[in-house]
Amino acid sequence: MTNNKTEQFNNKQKELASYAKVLSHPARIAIIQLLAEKKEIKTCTISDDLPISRTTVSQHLKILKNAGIIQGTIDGLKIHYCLDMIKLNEIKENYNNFLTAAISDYMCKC
Amino acid sequence: MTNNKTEQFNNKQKELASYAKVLSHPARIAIIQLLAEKKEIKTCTISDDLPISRTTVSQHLKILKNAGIIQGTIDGLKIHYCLDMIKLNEIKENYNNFLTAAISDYMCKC
DNA sequence: AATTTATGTCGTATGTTTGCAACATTAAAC
DNA sequence: GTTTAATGTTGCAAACATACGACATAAATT
Repeated sequence: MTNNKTEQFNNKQKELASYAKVLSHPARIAIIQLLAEKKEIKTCTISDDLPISRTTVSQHLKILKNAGIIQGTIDGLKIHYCLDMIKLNEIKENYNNFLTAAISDYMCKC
Repeated sequence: MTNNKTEQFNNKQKELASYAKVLSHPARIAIIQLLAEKKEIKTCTISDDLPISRTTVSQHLKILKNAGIIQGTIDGLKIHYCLDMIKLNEIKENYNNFLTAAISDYMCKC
């Protein structure tokens, strides 16, 4: 684009937007749900369960990891991924606060 | 991209991802906060308050309107926008349910 | 030490988002 | 009826996201 204006918003707005961006692809929602169910899982198992290639899964995992939503530990050849419950809780609280603040019983004429 | 795989995820995953996409830009977060505060507002007033042009605001409003998050009523030359509290509440519930389901007290070795 | 297995990174193609100026439309004010 | 004001739409350019094959790496197995 001609000009990136994103940095001109406040930090809370940028933070909320960036978490939303992480959650804005169905594959990443699906990965979170899969990790919630299985608790611990490796990349190849994830791509077996999803309609996307191993490479693409790997990239989505990277995005989730950079956001601090998942963690991975190396176990020989395999890497076990799991959810970071503290981070997830923080995101939940942030969105709850934002949306609760926006919602009121005001009824406009729209 | 070579192939769009998005439609192969389930409807709930696609719905959550699409709401997140709407919230994934700081300008749209800011517009929601502004509408929450002022209750009712017109486009030119919004662009006065934000670091982006009127045209760009208009496009963000279109995205919010398509998502059902805001409503607008024509009042002569002016258009009054306001939040759809029912829709916002629905989004809040959806994210709360999704994140609550993902969060558990399980602690893996990661 | 060669092979297999699990994973990550790079390069590339394609699609989507963002931002805005220029133009279009329509109602109000003069 | 011409001008002004408020808004939306179109078209374009730059940036970013998505998807994956090909290659790289490194541990486990043979």
